[in-house]
Amino acid sequence: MPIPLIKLGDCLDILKEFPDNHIDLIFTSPPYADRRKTTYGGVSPDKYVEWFLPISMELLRVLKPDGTFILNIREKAENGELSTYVLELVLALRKQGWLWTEEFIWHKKNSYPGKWPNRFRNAWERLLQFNKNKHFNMYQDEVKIPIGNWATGRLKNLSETDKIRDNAKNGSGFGKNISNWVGKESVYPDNVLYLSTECSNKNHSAAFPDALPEWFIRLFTKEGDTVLDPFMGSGTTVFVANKMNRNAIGIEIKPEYFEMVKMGMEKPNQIIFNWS
Amino acid sequence: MPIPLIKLGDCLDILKEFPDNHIDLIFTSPPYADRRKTTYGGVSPDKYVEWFLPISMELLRVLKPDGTFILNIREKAENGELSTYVLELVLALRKQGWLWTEEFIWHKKNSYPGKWPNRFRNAWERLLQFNKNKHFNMYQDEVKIPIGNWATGRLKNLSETDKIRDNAKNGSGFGKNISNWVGKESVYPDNVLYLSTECSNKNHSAAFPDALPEWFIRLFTKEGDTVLDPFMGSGTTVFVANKMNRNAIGIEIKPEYFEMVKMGMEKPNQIIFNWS
DNA sequence: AGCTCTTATGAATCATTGA
DNA sequence: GTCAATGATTCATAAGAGC
Repeated sequence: MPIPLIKLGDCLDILKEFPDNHIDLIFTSPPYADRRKTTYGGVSPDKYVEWFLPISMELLRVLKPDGTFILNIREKAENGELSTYVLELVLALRKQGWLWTEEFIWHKKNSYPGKWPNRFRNAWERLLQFNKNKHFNMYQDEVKIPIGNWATGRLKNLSETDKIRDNAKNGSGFGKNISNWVGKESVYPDNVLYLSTECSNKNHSAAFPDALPEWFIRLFTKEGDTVLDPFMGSGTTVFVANKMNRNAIGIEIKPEYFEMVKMGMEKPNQIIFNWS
Repeated sequence: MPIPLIKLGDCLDILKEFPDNHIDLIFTSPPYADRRKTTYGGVSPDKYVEWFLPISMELLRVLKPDGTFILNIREKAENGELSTYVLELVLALRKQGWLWTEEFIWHKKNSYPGKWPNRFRNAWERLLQFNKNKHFNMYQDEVKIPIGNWATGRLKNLSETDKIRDNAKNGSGFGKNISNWVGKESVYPDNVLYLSTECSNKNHSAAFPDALPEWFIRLFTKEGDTVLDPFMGSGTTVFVANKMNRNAIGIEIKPEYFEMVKMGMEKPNQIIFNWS
C-alpha cells in the first residue's frame, strides 16, 4: 500500500512544485468564507474568488485531462442574506477553463439543530463537479447500491459504523458486502447523497464523514490512481484514499492539523486495514 | 372560498395591470432554458436572464414589502455541461433589489431511473427564496413536523445531565437541555424538502407535486392572503392556494393550459377535497 | 446476537448588548 | 453609526455500554 504524501504549507506555493497532468481526482472542502473569523482563519466573502482563482489555476494544471475536481462548499447566511461568493466562484472557474459538469447535493441526515426567526436549519451542502474535458473517467458501476437499500440516494451500506464494527469482530477487514454491490440486485444511485455528518476525525471544526470522499474516490478513480486534497484539514480525504489503495496527497497550511495527520499516519492500525 | 383569478397572456403584460404591494407570496416554476425547444416553448440559456429581469421587476413591484418570492428552478445539463443561467439570474436579481434569503432543496423521493455515460439521474431542484426586506412574514409553526422516533425512548428516562443545559465541548456555542423536549410532539423542519414527484396534474410537462407549493403557502401566508403564480402551467399553485383559502392569481401564456385550468375550476370536485 | 439505554456532538444564526 | 462580542435557541444520529 502506498504511503500518503502530506505537505505543510500554503497550497498555492506547494502546488507550483507539482508536475502537470498527474492527479486523477481532487476532492476538497476549502475554508468557507466568513466575516467573523472563527476556528479556521476565514477569508472574507468579497475576497473569496480572488483568493481562490490562483489556486484553482494550479489545480487545473496538475489535474489529468480525464480527471475530476470535486469542491465541497456551502455559502453561509449572514445578516439575513446568503452570500453570493459560491455562485461567483462557479462562474469564475468556468472562465478559467473548467467545465461545470454537475452539482451533487449532500443531504445531511442529522444536521445541527437550530431555528431562527427567518430561517430553518441548513441540512445540505453543495458538491460541485468540475472537469477539464467533456470526457472524463467515471466508474459508475463502483457506486451501485443494493436494490433493497435503495431509497433515493440513501447509502446505508457505506456507513462507517458497519465497516468498523465488522472490522473489529473478525479482523478480516470491512467491506463484506462490497462484492454484493456489483450484481444483478444493484442499481445506480442519483446525484443526492444522503449521509449523516458523523466523522472519525474529531479535532477539526469542519470534518466531513468518510463516506463522502469514499463515494467520489470510488466513482472517479481506480486503484493506483492519485487523489489530492489541497485543503487537507484533519485528513479525511487522505486517510480514505489511502485505505482504498489510491496514492494520496494532502496539503495543509496549519501546523496543528498537519501534525495531527502525520501522527495518525504513524499509527498503522488506524489507517491500514483491508479493503476488499 | 374565494374564486381564483386566472389570466391568459404574457405575464409581463398582465403584471403591469396589477397594483403595487398586494401579493403575499409568489410561487412559480418558470419555463427552464432549453436550446432544443421542447414542450414548453424554451427560452435560450444565454437570453434567459435578459428575458426574466423585466418580469421580476414587476414581481418586485407587486409583492408586499413583507412578502416572499419562491423560484423553483434547476439548470439542465447540455452538451455535457451545466448551464450557468440560474447562477447569473440570482446575481442579477440581487442587483435588481431582491435579497437572496435562502435556497431550499427539493430532494425528489422517486425520480425516474436512468443513467448516462457521464452522469447519474438528477434527484433535486432548487427553490430559491427572495425577499424585499430582511423582515418578512414567516409562519414557522405551520410547517412543524412530528418529532423523530428517537424521542419516544430518549425522553422516558432522563439522566442528571439531561436536566441541565449541557454545552458542547467544542466551543461552538451549541448546547442542549434535554428536559425541555419532554412533551414535545413536533419540531421545526430544515431546508430540504424530501417529497415524491407525484402530482395530480399529469398533462403538463413540468408539474410539481401539490405538497411543494402547499409547504411554502403554509409557511409564508395565512388564510385570506394572496398567492401569485405568473407561470401557471397546469395550475398546481392556483388550485392548492385556493384549497387553502388563499386568494389565488395565475397567469398563463399558452391557451391550452389556460383552458385546462379554467375547465378544472369549473369542476368543483376536482379542486375541493379534504385538506389534512 | 440483539436489544435498550446513555452520551456526545455536528462548517449555525440572529438579537441584544457593549465598545 | 458601526463593529464586535455574547447569549439564546435547537434535532437526530451513531458510538458504546449494559443486559
